[in-house]
This record gives sequence, structure tokens and C-alpha cells, in this order.
Amino acid sequence: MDKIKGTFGRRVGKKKDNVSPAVIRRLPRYHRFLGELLKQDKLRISSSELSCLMGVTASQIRQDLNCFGEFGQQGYGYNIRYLHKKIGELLGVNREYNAVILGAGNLGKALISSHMFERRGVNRLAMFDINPEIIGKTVAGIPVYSMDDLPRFCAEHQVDIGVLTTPKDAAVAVAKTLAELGVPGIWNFSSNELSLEGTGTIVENVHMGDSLMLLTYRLKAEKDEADK
Amino acid sequence: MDKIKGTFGRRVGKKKDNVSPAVIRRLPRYHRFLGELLKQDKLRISSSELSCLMGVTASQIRQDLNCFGEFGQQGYGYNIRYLHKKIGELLGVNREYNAVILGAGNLGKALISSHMFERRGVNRLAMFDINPEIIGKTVAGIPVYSMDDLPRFCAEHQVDIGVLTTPKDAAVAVAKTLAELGVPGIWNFSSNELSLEGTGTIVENVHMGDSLMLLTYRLKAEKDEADK
DNA sequence: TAGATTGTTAATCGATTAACAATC
DNA sequence: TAGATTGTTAATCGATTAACAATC
Repeated sequence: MDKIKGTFGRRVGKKKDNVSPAVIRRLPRYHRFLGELLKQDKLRISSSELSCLMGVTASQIRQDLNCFGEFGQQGYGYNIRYLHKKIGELLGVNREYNAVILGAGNLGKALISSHMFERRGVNRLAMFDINPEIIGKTVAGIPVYSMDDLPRFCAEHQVDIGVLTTPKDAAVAVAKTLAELGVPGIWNFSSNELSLEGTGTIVENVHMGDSLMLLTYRLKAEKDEADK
Repeated sequence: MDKIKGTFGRRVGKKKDNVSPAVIRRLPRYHRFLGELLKQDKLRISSSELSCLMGVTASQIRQDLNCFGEFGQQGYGYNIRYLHKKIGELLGVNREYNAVILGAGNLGKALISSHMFERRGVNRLAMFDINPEIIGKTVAGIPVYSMDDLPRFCAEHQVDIGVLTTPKDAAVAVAKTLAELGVPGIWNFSSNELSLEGTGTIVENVHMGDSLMLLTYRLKAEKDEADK
């Protein structure tokens, strides 16, 4: 396996072509932990140290990180700043994607007021709603427009992400509109599953209710165990 | 393998003792789809029909549902109402768990105003915050108390679930308090990972930021693909 | 150099799919 | 009964862990 020396002597390993979905799903968590370590001014960490911290095996960490190239250094471990930056790049952080929020209800307001987006370099362009009482106002400094203005807005701006927080009944229609307008990504908070195959629009679903049910499952399972 | 006839002739199969985590994680999604079918007044569905709808293999559906007992009937398929009810029971839905929300900010308000809890038979008892401007008021009909009142409240009520929506810095301390007060479940929306091992308190984490990063990853991956 | 720790292969484990006998 | 569809076993596939040679 041939390896190339990078400009500053850092080894640049061959990237595997198809990284497994299981690894991808773990990357945000690595990114979070490395971000925490950075804040604590730690410079380096070994796979075994990180494995204790994260509650996974050191083997898995080395295997995971190796999918994308050689990020570590034998006898030293991993450079936290470098690794954090690289994983961020892999995940598409700080790409200046532009997002609009569809639905200026409680959830839409909560999301746009959080640091969720800016922390990942995603720009919040606007919100859209059908409620005349909120149209024309701003939330966390972001203007709220009428849903009717969505097509024009998308024509005039590069919109990469539509954050779908409308009530359930409206979600399917709004999603369809977004796909037709060529918005490439939908972050879907409605409990509807959207089928937009063939439109070229990617949907990432957030099912908070599923998470609550997994908690009630575990509470019940624990109780059943205790009752035995 | 011995099988027992239930009271109404329904076969009650042997339940497997340890159901795999992979199956558990899929149950809420089955529950959602079956709920939708119920609304459409469908009575029965075969594994192959459901597999088309959900985009998984019929084999997986049969394998999954069989972990818990025999829910189907050869030559007929699955009774939707029965299956929906059974999966709900497995997940601990409608157990009348009591929840309190810690943090009456945007996210706390959004969650308590949603039908998230009542839809799963989880009671919303109260919210807690440190902001004097909101303490004493109500949100969606639920009273907001001072965070200082949390211990007394927990002593006087059976609190099963603490929904953690406080800012990041406060989250660890509040979680610790909840564990000390004997609250068995925490639904954690703070991006901090909580380590409460040994306290007997279960934590279910919701990392919305991770989900957003998986979306930016997929947008980037798709673009890289197109650029090739 | 000696010690530490990665990168990587091989072994294990678990999850998914295919196939078909059982049975409604 | 004949047709349909599950329950269940066996085969495949993928993901995790263990081990150690490579190397900093």
C-alpha cells in the first residue's frame, strides 16, 4: 500500500472508497468529544484514552479513523486539533450551507434561536410561515416571510437546506415544493416519512418521538427486570 | 417448540429472552407505520406489503416481529390493530409515566406544547426554570416552578422522566440532581453526554446537532459524487 | 535505542437475507 | 382443498474485536 508524504511531512493515507454507514453515523460523536478535548486545551490523545472517555473499544476507534486516511502517528497517538478539523471536513462542517426554516412555530423558533446552525457553519437565511401575525417579524434576528414567497426566495437565493417544522398535515406538501424548487437537503422534524426518491433531494429525518419511546421501553424493561 | 393457544384462540408464541438492540431500535418505526395504516382503516397487512411501504425486506419484518412472539397468522398476514397495540406495549407506551421538563426555554416550550407526550401516554406534570420572569406562569397549561422546588416536587410526586432542555453548562448539575432524587429516566437534549453509571438512572440522548451533521455530510458526499 | 501506539490483518460476533416447511 | 403467508432454519453479509507487525 503506497503512502504519500504531505507538504508538511504528515502522512496522507489512502482513503477507502466506500466508508460503511456504521462508521459515518459515529463521526459526529467523535467530533463532539474531540471538540470538548480541544476546549480543555488537550493536544494529543491515544485511541485507548479516547476509548475510556467514549465507552467504545480502542480497536474500533483505530479502525474507524483509518477508513479516511491515516490520522494518527505510531507511538504518539492522535493530534486532537488536526483530527477534529479533519472529521469536521469529512462531515461537511463549515461549508457555509444556507438554510431556511419552514414553520415559525415553537420548534422552528427553538431551532433558529439555538447555536445549532452557526456552530456548524450553516447560515440561517429566513423563516417561512402562513400565520399573518408573525409574517414580517423577525425571530432571533431572522426574518419571517409568507410561505407564498418561498418559490421567489429560492429562485433568488442558493438554498441548500430546508428545515421542516410545519404541522404534520402541511409537511408533505411543503417538502414536495422544496424538492420541486431544487432544494437539495431537507431536515425533517415532522413525524411523516417523506418519499422524495428520484427528486434528487436528500431527507434527514429526526424522530424525537421514537427517542422518547426508546426511553419508555428501557424504563419498562428495567422495571420488568427488577420485578423478577 | 411448544406453543400455547391464547384465550381467544390466538397463538401466543414463546418470547425470546434477549431481543437484539437492532430490533428494538426499529420498533418505534413499525409503530408509526402501523398507526398510519390504522388511521386509514386498514385491517390486515402482509410482511411483503409492509416491506414495500417501509423500504425494508419482508424477511426482516418477519424476523423482527417474531422475536417477541408470534404476531402473525400464516396465509393471512398481520392484524394491524393487534400488532400496533402489542408493539406499543413492548415499547412501554401508555404506561402513564410522569414527566417534568427542566428548562422552560424555547426547546422546553416547544416540547411541552407538542403532542409528543400525551400521544404516548406520558403525563406532563410541571416545568422548572431559574428565570423569575417565567416562574409562576404556565406554558401550554403546565405550571413553571423554580428549579429550587425540584427536590420537594420530586418527593411529593412520582416523577419517572426528567426532560433536560437547560443550557449546556447547567445540564450536568441538573442531571446529577435528578439522579440523586431517584428519577429513573432522563431524556437529554443537552449536547453534553451524561455519565450517570451506577446511579440507576437511564439516559436517552437526543443529539439534533449530530443529525444536522449527517445531513451536511450527505450533501457534501452527493456533491463530491456529482463533481467526479 | 526502547517504549508506545498506530495501521492492518485475521478471527469473532451479530445482523440481514434467502429459502422453504409448517400451517392457516 | 389450494393458495397465501408466516415462522424458522441456514447461508450470507457486514461490523466489531483481538492481535501483532510496522513505525514513530
